[in-house]
Amino acid sequence: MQKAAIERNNETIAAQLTPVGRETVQDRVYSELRRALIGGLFEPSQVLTIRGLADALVTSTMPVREALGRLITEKALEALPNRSVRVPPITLERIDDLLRARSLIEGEAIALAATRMGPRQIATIEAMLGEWDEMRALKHKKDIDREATLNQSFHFEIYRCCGSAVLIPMIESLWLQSGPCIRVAIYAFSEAGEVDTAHYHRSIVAALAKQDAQAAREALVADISRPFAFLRDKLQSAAAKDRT
Amino acid sequence: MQKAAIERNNETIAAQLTPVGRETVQDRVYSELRRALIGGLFEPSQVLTIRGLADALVTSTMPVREALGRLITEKALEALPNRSVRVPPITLERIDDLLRARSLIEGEAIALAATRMGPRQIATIEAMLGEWDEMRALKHKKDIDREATLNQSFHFEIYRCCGSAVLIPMIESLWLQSGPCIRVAIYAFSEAGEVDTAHYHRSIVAALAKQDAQAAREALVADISRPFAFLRDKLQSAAAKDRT
DNA sequence: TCAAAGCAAGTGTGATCACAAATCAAAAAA
DNA sequence: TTTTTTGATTTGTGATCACACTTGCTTTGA
Repeated sequence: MQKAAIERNNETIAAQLTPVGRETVQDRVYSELRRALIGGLFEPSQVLTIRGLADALVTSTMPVREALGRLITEKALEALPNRSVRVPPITLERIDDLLRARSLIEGEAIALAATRMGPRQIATIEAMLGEWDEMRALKHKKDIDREATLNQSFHFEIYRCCGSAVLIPMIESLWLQSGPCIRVAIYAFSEAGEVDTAHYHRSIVAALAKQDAQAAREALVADISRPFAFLRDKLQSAAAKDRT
Repeated sequence: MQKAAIERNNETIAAQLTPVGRETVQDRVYSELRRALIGGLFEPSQVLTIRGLADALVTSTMPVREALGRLITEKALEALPNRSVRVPPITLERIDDLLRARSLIEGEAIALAATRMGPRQIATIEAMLGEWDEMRALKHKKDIDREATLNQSFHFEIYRCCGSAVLIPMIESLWLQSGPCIRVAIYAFSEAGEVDTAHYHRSIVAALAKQDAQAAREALVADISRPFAFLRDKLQSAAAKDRT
């Protein structure tokens, strides 16, 4: 009966090894497409083909078609009656609709998080704030991708603290849907002399540190409203010019 | 140049024919599984196999696996590390989580709908109320499925009026997730001498008729809270008995 | 010159097969 | 009797093929 010894030995080994995971090809394709979508690598109204993506990702069509199907059900992509799939086009109604939903749900999530975040979590997002400043000090132009990634990490680090396994996937779905839209705005921001984006994040952190749920919610809504409002104006003026 | 004549002839034909549609097998499988899930035909923690479902639905595995993938991404099903898929088990946290999310989002949807529903729409849901009474007067026992369906139609008829293409899919996802849970409660209700379910719906209709968004929201929350609260008590007492 | 028909390339969908991993049951060892 | 091992069956995953539909272009006819 050396079962205990064997068990102990296995545990020792397990402690040294890092899990290799068993991610399927489909999962990798799905993650990659998600990343591309949130990052705004695809343009609104762009049509995607299964074989095209399969070639680009160097796999067969099978994992791609399943990943596309999943993205369609969460409204990150759109199935046309022709059976082809495209990233949803931007419309004024859709912008307002997305902003309202995001304010509602992400606002609730941050309000919940405000009462649950400990000093440990606050420190984490404060560190991200510092990283942000650091990056902007260097003034790299092409760090727009990195900036977007950092922004995403900042928000989801907070949302993860809300303790709701139901809300978080919904928020992810909303980011997926608004990704292609807001990327347009982000680019425009970057060109038009960036307003102090970090300012909004700072007030979010301040509210969370005080455990002030209402203030956190308002600061968050102000933060996410900005690119949507910008995009809205841009679309409206474009429509006005179109009419002339 | 008899183009106009031909055109007119085609229109005449078109008026007589009903569109045949071009629904794929995958779509049918998906709809069928959705129906089963919302209707509570699957039990929580039940494991589903691709080939098993394919046999039951009399198709090949291909449409089933894609439908399952879609249901997993909207959290209606759960992918185990073993790669097998099951309907998510019920836990106390999950019940509270689902109720909170549903109150938040469906509450917002009905508040929006309250300002947008015309007399036409009000009449529609009032008619459903009547249908409900009629059904209960007959006192059929096995009409529990029909009752659930009617309940679903009632709610979504309202939600459709909220004018948000983003909120509605989220609500559908939430119903999908809570379907297997609340079915347990519904059955128990039906046995334990049904409380006046219709009463809650009547107060919803009354609030909507007055365009009172806040009252509508509160009435709705009261309505959907009921089965969740019931299920919560049941689970807690079961856990208490388990401890002894 | 222009519109309709016809053809060819491309695309999504479903079926089937091969393979690896998981599961379960019976047999062997302790 | 209990535990381990072994082997057979089941299951998910990915690849490939066949088919039907769409799309875009060319050709034909008025």
